[in-house]
This record gives sequence, structure tokens and C-alpha cells, in this order.
Amino acid sequence: MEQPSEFQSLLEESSRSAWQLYVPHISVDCVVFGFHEASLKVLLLKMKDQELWGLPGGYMKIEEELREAAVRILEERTGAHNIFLQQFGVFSDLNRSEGFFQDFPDTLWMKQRFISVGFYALVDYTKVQPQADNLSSTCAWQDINRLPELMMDHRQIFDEALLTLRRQLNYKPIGYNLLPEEFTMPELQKLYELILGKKLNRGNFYRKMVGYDILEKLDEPRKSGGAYKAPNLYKFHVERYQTALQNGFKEGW
Amino acid sequence: MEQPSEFQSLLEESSRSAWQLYVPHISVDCVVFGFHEASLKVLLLKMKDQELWGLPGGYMKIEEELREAAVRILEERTGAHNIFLQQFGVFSDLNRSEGFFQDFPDTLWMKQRFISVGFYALVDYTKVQPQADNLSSTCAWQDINRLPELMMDHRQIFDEALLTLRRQLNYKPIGYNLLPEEFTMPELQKLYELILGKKLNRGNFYRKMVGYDILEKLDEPRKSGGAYKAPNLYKFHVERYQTALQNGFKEGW
DNA sequence: ACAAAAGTGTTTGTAGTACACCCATGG
DNA sequence: CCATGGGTGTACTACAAACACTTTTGT
Repeated sequence: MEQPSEFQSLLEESSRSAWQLYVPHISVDCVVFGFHEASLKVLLLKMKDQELWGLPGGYMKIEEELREAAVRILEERTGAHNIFLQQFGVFSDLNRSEGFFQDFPDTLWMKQRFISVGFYALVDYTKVQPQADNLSSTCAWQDINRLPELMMDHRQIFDEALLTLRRQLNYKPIGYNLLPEEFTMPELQKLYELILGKKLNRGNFYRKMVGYDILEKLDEPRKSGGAYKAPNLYKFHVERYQTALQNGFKEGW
Repeated sequence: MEQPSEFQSLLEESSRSAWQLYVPHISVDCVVFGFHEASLKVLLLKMKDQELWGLPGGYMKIEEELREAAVRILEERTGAHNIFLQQFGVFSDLNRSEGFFQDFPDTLWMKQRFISVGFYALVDYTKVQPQADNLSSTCAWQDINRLPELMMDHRQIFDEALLTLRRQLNYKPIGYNLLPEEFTMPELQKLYELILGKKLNRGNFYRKMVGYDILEKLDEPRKSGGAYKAPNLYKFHVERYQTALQNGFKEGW
């Protein structure tokens, strides 16, 4: 008999309390988007003793609702509060975790069949302190265009999240949640371009954003240590932002 | 001690086999839309011994995926095959079934906490034979504008389904699944108006539909037993329909 | 001078909305 | 003739897309 790996010992330890704490068969996976240095990032965990990365996830406590579980998981992983969360799909393939757990004992909590509910989250990169959990060695931001290989069906979950984010760009408070309090117009445009995966015309974008009447221009431009003209700073006018979102920026028919 | 009601006996009977057959804590609820006599209908079940109605639903078998479970449930309730199914949300409130089952014994399968995944379905009214299940006395179509009181959170589930249907009207094969093989332009327009809850301009609707290039006009008009001019019959050109849907009829940005 | 940012103008094309007109046809 | 259905014309509006010009500002 081989020695169980350290990873397996950890799984077994978490497993013991899990049976009491959580509702079986149901899990939550979160796709956390952040925006930094002109690129769109996702928060990933590198599993201990494994080359694979995974999405932050967890289980639903007996007395919890799904969304509460997602909030709790995200607060543990990011330290941030008031995170924008949106459910986007359920993943129930029979064999979705088969490959990953096949070498581990059947009594593990994690080896049950799980139906996973996907949430995507939008966070202010500057407010997040990525924290690994007890099964992972690292928690880090990764560029969405250069993702490492992901465990189980997490790649599919990520793709679905990004697709949903794209579709909801016109209707949901997306800039508001991904940008710091104060930001510049080029930053906002870059963010939109990254989400949509294509260039947008600057002049048109400017007019459109100003036209929505949800931005407040601040008096002072960014005190740039860099070169060239300092860009104007903006912040969202929260109240008008909320009401604009009620109607949606636009809809069909 | 009171006698257990007939309804309770039935619950207890179903309960016994359920523990072996199904994955606990996970259920499926279906909002089945049909179109008939110029109104939009939903398939509902009237619970035995109860005044309340409920959505057709069920549980996921051990070796089943969620969608397969929904398909099975719908085939049992409607007799129809190849039903268009779309997942639209997860309902996980802690107390979502509390009120309904409070007078029944705690050992009942149904009294567990369930996380319910909502699917909406679009069916050809003429192909459906509503079938009650063993807990319900009636399975019947109800006008969406005159729904009876629904059990648990089924009203909320229905509302969410209708909202999703409305939003997806431009992107998904909605007319195709709700109408019989052959239909007239006024019928198609009426369907759209019912889903959207508002009148549409006839001329514009006609041009738009013809412009999508997914309809085939048939040689013969409807041999109307009624009065006035016989309307033209159309059917969907399945192939062009599918490709048009790939792209979506329209998108933002 | 240069490069980035800001603001505005113009043109073209497409799509939705509203209204109106004419024809066809079955009773 | 009338009510319904079919098909088209047209004008107004909104918006997107592409492009261009100007001005401001920090190094």
C-alpha cells in the first residue's frame, strides 16, 4: 500500500466535518472577474500537489441559501464585501468530477456526485487580497486570455460565465463593480473592450457613456506620475446608475 | 390521533421508493408554455385534496443529468417528445417548501430541503395530452393571465420563467416550438404579442418575419370553415431557422 | 514637438415605429 | 359591401459605425 499523499490527507480532514456542515450533492463555483493593468483577470486556486488550477468554490451549509454560500466563499477567498454576484448556470454532468477524484477513497465528501451552481462575481481588483484555502497552495489572478489548465469542468464553467457577462454588459452594473471608485474614460473603455473582446471607437464610446448620464466628472484629473496629459477622473453617480439599470440600458422590442 | 389524509398516504407511498431512486435535495420544476385559441397557457397540476395548484416537477435519478430529469418529467406529463427546454434559474430559499409540508411527517422524502432548478418548456399545444401524476387530481392548461394560486414559491418560479422567455424571444427558436407545424401570420403575431404583453404593428411584424428568411409559405391557404379571406399558411424552414439562431437574431454592441 | 486625452462634428447605414394605402377574397 | 388578411410605401426617429478635426496638457 502506498502512503496517502498530503493532498489526500487534507481532503480526508476536510471531508470529516463536511458531512455535518453542508447539504450534500450541491456545490457552488465562482468565476471572479477583476480588472487590472489593462487586462481582465479571473481568480484561480492552484491545488496542492497538483498541476491543475480550479475556480474558487465550496458547499452550501445546512441553514444557508445558495447566494449566501457564494458570498461566504467569496469573502473567504478575497476579503472583499458587497460583491456583485450573478448566477449563470447549473452544471450537472454525471462524470464532471470523475477524472479528478478517481484515485481517492469513495468515502470522501468531495467524491459524491455534485450539482454545481455557477456564480460570476465582479470585484474591484484593488480591494481584493487573494487567500488560498486549505486545499490550495496559491490563490492568484490570471489573465483570461492566458488561463492555465483547469480541473474538472471548470473551463466550461468559466466560458459560460464570460459569455453571460458579455451578454449582460448592456443591462447590468458591470463597470461599477469592476472599477475602483475613481477611474478614467480610457480605463472604462479598455474594460469594455476586454469583456467584449474587440476594439471600440473612442469618440462613440465617450458620447455613449456621457449620454447615459451616470458618470460624474471629478474636479481634479489624475495626478499622473507618468507622461502626457493627465486623464480626467470619473466616478459613477450611484443613484442615477441604479435607476438606469432598472430599465436596462436597452432591450429588444 | 387523526387519520392521515389520503394525500398524506400517497406522499408516504411515493416517499418510500424515492430515497433509493433519486439524488436528495435536488428537484426540477418545469414551466410549460403552450399556445391555444389566441392565448398563452401554462401546464399546471391540481394537488389531490388541496385547493392549490403546482408546476409539474420531480427529482433527478441517481444516474441522470438534470436536463434528462426534466425531459423525463415532461414526457410523463405531456406525452410529447423533443420538447424545447431551457434552464432559467435555481430556487434555494430555506423556507420554500415549509408552509406546504408543515403538517406532514418529517420522514417524508418531500419534506427535505430542496434546491429546485427551473426549466421552461415550449410545446406544441396540439401534441400534448396532459396527464396528472399520482399526487395530483388534474393536469390542465391555464391562461397565464388568470393563474390560480400556486403552492410554495411556484408563482415566483413562473414569473421568472416568463421574464426569461420574453428576454429570449429575439434569440431563441420560440415560435418554432410553440406553434403547430403549419400556422398563419396572424397566429404568429398573436403569439409574440402574448409573450411580450403588448400589441405589435402588423405591417412591421410581417416585414420583419419575412425578412428573417426563415419562413416558408405553403401553396394552399387554410381551408377555412370560417368567414372572410383564408389566411396563408406558413411553416418554418428548419435549416435556415437553425443557422439564424446560431447568430442570434440580434445582439447589443 | 510629441503623445495621450478630451470633446465635437459629420456622414452613412440600419432598424424600429407609426401610419397609410391598395389589393384579394369569402360571405 | 364588409371584415379580415396580405403586401408595400413612406416618413420619422434613434442609434451605431467610421472617420476626422480640434484643443488641452505634461514632459
